[in-house]
Amino acid sequence: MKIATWNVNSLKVRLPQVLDWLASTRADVLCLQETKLTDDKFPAEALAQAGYETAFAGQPTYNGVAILSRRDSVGAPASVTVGNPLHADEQKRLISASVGGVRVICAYFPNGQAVGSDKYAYKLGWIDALLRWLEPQIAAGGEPLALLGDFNIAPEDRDVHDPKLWAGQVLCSEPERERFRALQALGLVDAFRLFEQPEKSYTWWDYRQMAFRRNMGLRIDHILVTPSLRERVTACSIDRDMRKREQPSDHAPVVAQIE
DNA sequence: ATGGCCCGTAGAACGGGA
Repeated sequence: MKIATWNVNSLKVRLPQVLDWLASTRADVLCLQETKLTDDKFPAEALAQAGYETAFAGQPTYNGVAILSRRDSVGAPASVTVGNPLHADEQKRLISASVGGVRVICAYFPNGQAVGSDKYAYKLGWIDALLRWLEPQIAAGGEPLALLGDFNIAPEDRDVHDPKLWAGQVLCSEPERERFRALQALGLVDAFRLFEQPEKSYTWWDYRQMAFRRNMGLRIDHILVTPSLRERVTACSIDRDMRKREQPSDHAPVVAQIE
């Protein structure tokens, strides 16, 4: 089973690329962030014609998440939930579903804007609530669980093109990294780091400054898995090809192969 | 030179992203 995450930065703009990507990768599960579409505008029909069932939660202009699952392999998303029951939140950043025997949690962590800002405080609080919600789910040790999405956290300096420039900045600050480690302390494992990877592997590059061509990026999109799933993960990689296209998202997909 | 780009909502610039 192939599971993936991709911040598409507007599904309206990126739908043709998403359809291309699904056709070429034949991914079984794809988690999307920043769809930026209200539910009435979600392209469920086009995706269904491409062989994918969908669960989605959107709002105007900002945020928006979705889980796509391949009908002929894993079937439709089941037991869909939106948001975190422990955290009232207007923003559509979290959707979960059971697919192919895995509890898939698709998350769009807040950006945080700048350390010390109101948005930064919201980000830390949002993650704390996520931790409180996930802890008993993981401790119960039931269905294998995968947390996929745009975490807006570069966990370590090796995930940053210029650690000195980014030191202490939002996405790299210690309180954010502490919370990433708190997720790991729950038993979640960074699938990407289970394998030998190229140095300077990133998932996001700014649209400005020719950042992609210069590989000035950050690794902020992640796939985390519980121990029982970890044993079944046979590969994990970043699909940089999508970032090379015309009119790309600023994020690249991350893909994990599960036995 | 500390900003450069892209997207949505506008129906012009601006907020937000990261």
